[in-house]
Amino acid sequence: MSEAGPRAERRPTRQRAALTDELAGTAEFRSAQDIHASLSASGTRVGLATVYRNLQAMAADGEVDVIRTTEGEAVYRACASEQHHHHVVCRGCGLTVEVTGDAVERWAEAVARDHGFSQVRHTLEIDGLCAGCGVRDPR
Amino acid sequence: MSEAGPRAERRPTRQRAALTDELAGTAEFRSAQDIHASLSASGTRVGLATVYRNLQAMAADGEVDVIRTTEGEAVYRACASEQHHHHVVCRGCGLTVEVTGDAVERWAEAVARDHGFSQVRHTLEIDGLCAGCGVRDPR
DNA sequence: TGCGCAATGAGAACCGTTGTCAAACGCGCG
DNA sequence: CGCGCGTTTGACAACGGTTCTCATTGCGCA
Repeated sequence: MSEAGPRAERRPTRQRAALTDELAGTAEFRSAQDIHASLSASGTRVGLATVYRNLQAMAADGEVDVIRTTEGEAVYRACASEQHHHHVVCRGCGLTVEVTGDAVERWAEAVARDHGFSQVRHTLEIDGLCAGCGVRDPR
Repeated sequence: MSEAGPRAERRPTRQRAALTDELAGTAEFRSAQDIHASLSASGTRVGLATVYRNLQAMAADGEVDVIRTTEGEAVYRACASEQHHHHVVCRGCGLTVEVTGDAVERWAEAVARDHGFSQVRHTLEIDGLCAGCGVRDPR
């Protein structure tokens, strides 16, 4: 499956550093555009294309997590843990919690193999309303 | 969990019927564009916007499954089963198998609640190489 | 300090998807 | 059986996120 791959030595640049800092500053998933806007706002001029490029590269190297919102937009976040994990995201405020679940990992693997699949991967995202949001928005 | 909603009576039309037939004809996930092209090819003239609209409506009513490819494109497929389920998709040929896993459902629910979340939903997709594809493409 | 090449930036290009709005059509009614 | 109304359609413009292009910048190394 070739992921979390060869940390091809990327040349350190001011832009990449700024991006890393920005990501380190928040715990929530953010879109590339959002991150770019945030950087610009704080006076750090970085091209949008650069943000996308770096984000992709970092994601490929496993430095950041990427998930797709239901609308198809990609959102990124610095990994809190190196190991494989999943997220529980609040639909109301974006609060994110990382969770691991060996049971699930094994289950997915087993189910896939039962059907003759190999090189198994999986994506699992859980979302709901966090304690705070759940009270008011019974959407 | 508030999905598979109110089958608001939709007016039967030639286009919708064609779309349903087309979906019934294949077992794999296909993009709206692909389906549209296929219909056009078989002489059935249907507007692209109509395909999108109906696909969305059907998805909202739980008549079809929708998942996002890693590239962010939405792909649809007629549900084989009415109940909640997940998919194991072959990265090589697109072969899809539906699976259910109560254990996982419960796990996701439990984990989310442990963190104070309510109104929990989840998405879980598994992919790998099916028996046929796994042999040759060790990619 | 000078070079070579990766990285960057600005903007155009892409592409899937959604919105617009007039025309077409299904349906219930008279 | 024809009519009118409201839904659905279709062609196409508009959108929004992401990627590409290509000239310019600036690391890293000799």
